[in-house]
Amino acid sequence: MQIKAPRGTYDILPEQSAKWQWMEKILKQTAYEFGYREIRTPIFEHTELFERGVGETSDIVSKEMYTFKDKAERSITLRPEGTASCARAFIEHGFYSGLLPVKWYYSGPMFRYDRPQTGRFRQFHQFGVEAFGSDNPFLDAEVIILLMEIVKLLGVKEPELHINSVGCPVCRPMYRQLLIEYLEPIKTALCSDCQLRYAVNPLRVIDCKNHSCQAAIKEHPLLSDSLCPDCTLHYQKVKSALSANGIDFIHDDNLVRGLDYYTNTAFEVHIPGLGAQSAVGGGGRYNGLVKECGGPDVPGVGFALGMERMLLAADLYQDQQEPANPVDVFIITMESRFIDQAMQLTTQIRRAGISADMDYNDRSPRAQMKFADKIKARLVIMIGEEEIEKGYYLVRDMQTSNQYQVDRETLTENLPGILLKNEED
RNA sequence: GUGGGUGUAGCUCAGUUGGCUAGAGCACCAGAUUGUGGCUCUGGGGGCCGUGGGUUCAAGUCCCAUCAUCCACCCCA
Repeated sequence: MQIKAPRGTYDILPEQSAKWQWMEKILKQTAYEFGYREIRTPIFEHTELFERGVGETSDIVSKEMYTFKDKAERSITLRPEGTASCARAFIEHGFYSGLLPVKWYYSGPMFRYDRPQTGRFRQFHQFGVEAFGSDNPFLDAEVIILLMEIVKLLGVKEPELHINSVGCPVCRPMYRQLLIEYLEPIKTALCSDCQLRYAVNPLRVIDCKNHSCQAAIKEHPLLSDSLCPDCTLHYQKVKSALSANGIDFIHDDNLVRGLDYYTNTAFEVHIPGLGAQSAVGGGGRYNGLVKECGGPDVPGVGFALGMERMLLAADLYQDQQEPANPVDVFIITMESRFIDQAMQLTTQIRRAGISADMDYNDRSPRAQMKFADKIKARLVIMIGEEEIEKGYYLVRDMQTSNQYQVDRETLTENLPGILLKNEED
């Protein structure tokens, strides 16, 4: 049987990679402008990092990780997300005793053993930022503004920003208790998943998409009514900072992050029309994470965005110009015995910083022309007996079909000018 | 993990109630055009019909299994 890419993985072919490069450039440049610098962490880590950093009760850890034993029997896991690795690196290199906050961005493949679907893969790519070492609500706002700026620059017209506050270790347990008391009498009306959630992580019952559950809990107590004064103030400052910077948002009581080290701000960006997996990016504040991973009690905030989903979203608003990647110059030989000169000329042009290619399949001049046309070469240079003898090469502009005899000695230095003229046409 | 749809050429797909050597368009290669692309015409190469079993005189077509893929649930990015 033919070997195919494993389930949930795929190839990004050259035709597509131009689009990826376009997106990656915007991502990195925008994060850079916001003061974030790149960090590259390993693609696999000790399994324990994710168990502690993501949370053992989460779906990610309990059923979606690519975990294996290495040859020395260490339990290794292909990273399912990027935040835990950043927290680990932050602690490992002692950044907590240096200049704070530290602001990092990362980009790369993540792995989750999920069932593939529109916008969902087993190897997928995330871009994310993390800011460690400040509890200032304006930093929450900065992270959100950065995400929204990126979404806008990628051409997505109507993103929906949902935000909420999930409280802190002071007020959330109180709310949790309130919720348990509310759910207890009606728990038999909940779906089987929610009955499990009720026992393990009752906050997650709130964002169940099941209609009967939503109906059953319609009157549930709201987290926003139970926030302590500090958390209320923090949330208000985030919201007013967003408004002051022209960011629209929807307060969403049902947006929750159940784990203990998530605190205060939680947010998600949805793109209507993306299919079931409409969340293109999400994040929040995680003041308990660094401590959970074995470091000091340092706050943090960040987001991650799904690059595949982001490209899907950008495709919905296709006023982006398709990035073409033609070759500048194609060298043709009129007889195959001139291939030696063709290669030397190609090398010379490439060394001048101009993209150039030639025929390696011993094609007829006509077939070489066809080839040059198909790869959208802008100029063709022809080498034949007459050219060799008389010391010039024939340069053909493929758009206008004009041909020039250009002296062999000055050809390379004249090419940029000819290409520029070609661009103007 | 659960449910539904789909698997025929590199790609998009046709293929009748089971019946001759499995087709089209696009793409690729060559020629028409002996030193010149796009248009046109002619020819050519390409198929374990996803895989394995079964029913039948006969299976691309029917049945079962399996794998892959798509969509949804779940969850998340």
